Amino acid sequence: MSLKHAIMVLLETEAGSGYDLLKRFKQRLGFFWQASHQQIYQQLKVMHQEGLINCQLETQQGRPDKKIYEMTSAGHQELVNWLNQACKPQKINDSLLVKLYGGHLLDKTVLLDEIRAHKQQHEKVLAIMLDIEQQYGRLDQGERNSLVFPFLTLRRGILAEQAWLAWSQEVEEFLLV
Amino acid sequence: MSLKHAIMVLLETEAGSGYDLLKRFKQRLGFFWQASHQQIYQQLKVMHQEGLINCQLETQQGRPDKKIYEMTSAGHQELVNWLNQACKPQKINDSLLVKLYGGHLLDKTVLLDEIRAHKQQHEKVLAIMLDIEQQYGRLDQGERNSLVFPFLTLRRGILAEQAWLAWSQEVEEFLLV
DNA sequence: GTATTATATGCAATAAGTTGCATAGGTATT
DNA sequence: AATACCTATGCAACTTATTGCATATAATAC
Repeated sequence: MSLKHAIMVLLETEAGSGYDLLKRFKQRLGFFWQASHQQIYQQLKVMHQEGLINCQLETQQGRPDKKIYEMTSAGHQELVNWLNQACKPQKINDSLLVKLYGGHLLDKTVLLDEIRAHKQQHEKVLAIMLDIEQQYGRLDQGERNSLVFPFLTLRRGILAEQAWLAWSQEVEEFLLV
Repeated sequence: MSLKHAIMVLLETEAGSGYDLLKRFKQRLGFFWQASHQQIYQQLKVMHQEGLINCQLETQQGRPDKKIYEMTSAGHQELVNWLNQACKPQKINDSLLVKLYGGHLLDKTVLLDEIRAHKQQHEKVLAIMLDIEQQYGRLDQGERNSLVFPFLTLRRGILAEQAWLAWSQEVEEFLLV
């Protein structure tokens, strides 16, 4: 299981609460790792029991109290071990392609709508990514250096979105003939 | 859940056993839908109970008996309903990118090895796909027409693999500097 | 001869993920 | 004044997927 390790990658640089992690997931790993709040809170509980992370209660006024989690050395060790192991190939389960595979059972216009919605979604995400890439370009050398790895993952996102768009285009053209 | 629907897409054109379906998954949907034999057998059992498919026992000599499943009209209806509904966005959980995000915690050579293995894997898959594309090109018009939808999914595979390769190249070059 | 792959199905236990519900004050918008 | 979103956490039930085991014959490769 790697949700555990994804959490640790995010906790490693800075301690935080479940809610913080939820936001970090959305902002930083959201393009290639998705986790719901229930999943995160459950995992944090388990990881705490396993001694991978520590927990301190932070009481707040006017807001709900926080549980701030931070890595333990055991957690750090486990993370480094995981990072050093080859990761197994990504599991892909893409229902759009299953649907398209059975496209002969469907009205062409329905398919076309679906493909167009799909294309729009990817255009939107690509625009966001390109914007982040621009921001990265405007940083000074030192900042860029500290963000190279996140930047490389962003590049993956951009190339992946562009590939989706190119394909959507092909399919759309085919469906219009 | 869509394993159910993926199975129905494969059963719709031709009845078959769990074992047949396992092979069809590997050959036809394997690039974008992965399912283990346990998953398939369990689902078939459930789908049979739900009346989406019928089952006939085929006794064999020298080989284990088969259970041949075929779509019922209820199953067909359910499949068409599903196909007509917009599918929810694909969930991506890619541990390689999580690892790369935390790349500062790792030795560069370890990362480089991982990226190279990743690249090789995608080169291999791309070669297979390009080969299938060639075969498709050599078919006559009628056959090509009956396979356009599978062909479009193959195109997706090809573009996706090429995107992975372009990215791997970028990352490799970066790691070598 | 031996080892592997292919054929064919399945159970049981565990792990992981989803869905729905629940709480509760603060801030911002209309 | 009402609505919606943000902060912050969690339980419980359910569904889905994984891992490990189990069986048994035939064909093919080395």
